Amino acid sequence: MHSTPLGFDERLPLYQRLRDALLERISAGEWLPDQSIPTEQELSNRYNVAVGTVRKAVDALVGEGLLQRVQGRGTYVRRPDFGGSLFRFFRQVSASGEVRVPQSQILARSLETPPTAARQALGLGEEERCIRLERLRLLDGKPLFHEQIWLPHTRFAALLDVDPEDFGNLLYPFYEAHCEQRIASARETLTVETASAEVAAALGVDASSPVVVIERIARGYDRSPLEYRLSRGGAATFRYQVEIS
Amino acid sequence: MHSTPLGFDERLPLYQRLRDALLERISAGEWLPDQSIPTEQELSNRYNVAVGTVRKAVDALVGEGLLQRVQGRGTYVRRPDFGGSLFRFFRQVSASGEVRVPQSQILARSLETPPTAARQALGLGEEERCIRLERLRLLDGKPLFHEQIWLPHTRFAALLDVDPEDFGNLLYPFYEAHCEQRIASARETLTVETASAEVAAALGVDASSPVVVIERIARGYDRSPLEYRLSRGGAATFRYQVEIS
DNA sequence: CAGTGGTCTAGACCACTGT
DNA sequence: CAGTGGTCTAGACCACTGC
Repeated sequence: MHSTPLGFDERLPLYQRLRDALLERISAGEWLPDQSIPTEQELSNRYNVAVGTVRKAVDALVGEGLLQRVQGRGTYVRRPDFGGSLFRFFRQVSASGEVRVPQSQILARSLETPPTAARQALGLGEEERCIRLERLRLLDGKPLFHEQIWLPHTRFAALLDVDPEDFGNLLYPFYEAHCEQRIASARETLTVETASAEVAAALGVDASSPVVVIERIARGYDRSPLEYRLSRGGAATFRYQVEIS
Repeated sequence: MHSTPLGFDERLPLYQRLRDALLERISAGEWLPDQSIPTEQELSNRYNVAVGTVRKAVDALVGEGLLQRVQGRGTYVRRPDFGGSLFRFFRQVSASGEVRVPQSQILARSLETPPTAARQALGLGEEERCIRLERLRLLDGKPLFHEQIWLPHTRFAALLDVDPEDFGNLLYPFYEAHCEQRIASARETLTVETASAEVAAALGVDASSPVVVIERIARGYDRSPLEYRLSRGGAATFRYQVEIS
């Protein structure tokens, strides 16, 4: 039975180094989303640490939302759900309160030089090009928000071969299926502006009425930026809540 | 040496019941903010559980932000800082990035029947009255946001005896000093509206320009609502960021 | 130096899942 | 039933704090 040494910084506690080692293997795609990782017992043997230490390392990753324990079955790589996303807070006026995925309508797709904000967010060079998507998201036929999306051409070239009609309502499973790019986390930034004529028309609101802008930078498991997205929706339907302490 | 029994629900794990017991003592004011709680050893003896179990209970409360460990010194009741509050995201255009507390200016104070939203948020009866404060918060003399605050008269009567000039920039230490009411947590809800004439004048923005409204319900350690607050600031200076995964 | 929390181990028993 | 994670215990040693 081999025992894999935990390299990294010797000064860090064991469970931290183990956590890093596990994260490494998730990032590398060795364990894919929805798959189970080895038993605590196995990991304990493999890395030659006590089960309690394995538990603490796994606890850390569970806390970070990367793993998920299931009593009696095992520990799984969690497929990130973006339920906490700011998008969720556009009031989808359904009285029932159930979560409904809005429909998508691709308005445009092109290969072009990205604007500076997108280029910097994605960490691209001056010369690199992006696939740009423009889409409208609707609920019950009514426009909810308007999106512009930039993706590095190098990673997402395969998207150019797909008929825009065939893009699903959810893009991330789509990226995974066609481009083997898996989104693990994101940062969203909320601001407010007044609607431009174009956006007002797309959303069906008055020109120069307030609009909520959500800028999203989505990253892979190795934290490299994969997608830059700008979404705009009518401010009247937006309501966001936080707990603080 | 006595051992205090952990009542509560027998079905819950020990560390959960211990966590509840500790929370009880914090809520009751037995251990005040910035004070240290007993040693893990002491708690282990007192409640007749292993130190590891005490650690897990304390870990839970640390995770909830109620306790704070200090290596080599002890574990302390944390004074909640509202650094995560939405207020923080009104861009205080200081290039340096340091946190600056805006100045406060009390515009009005009165004893009155609260509006329905405030009454319901505070869980008051139809007949109960509130102390209402209106204040302006400024940075470098420029208005940042406008606030209306409702406090149950029964708990905060002492505030009526204080000269409005003597209200500090921070209200919560003030509540604690004069009314023995300690704020432990809060819920904030963000919406966007267009400025009324009054608000526009107070903030120095154009009438009907977009305004961010933050509604806050602040609670004590026993989670009973203590304060209802409505704050409004110009949307142009607002920028909020979240991490999701 | 004594006392605190931080790390790590080892092992017992329980509760739940799937077969 | 065997196998998984969940709880709980007991004790060793370390790192940091304050006197």
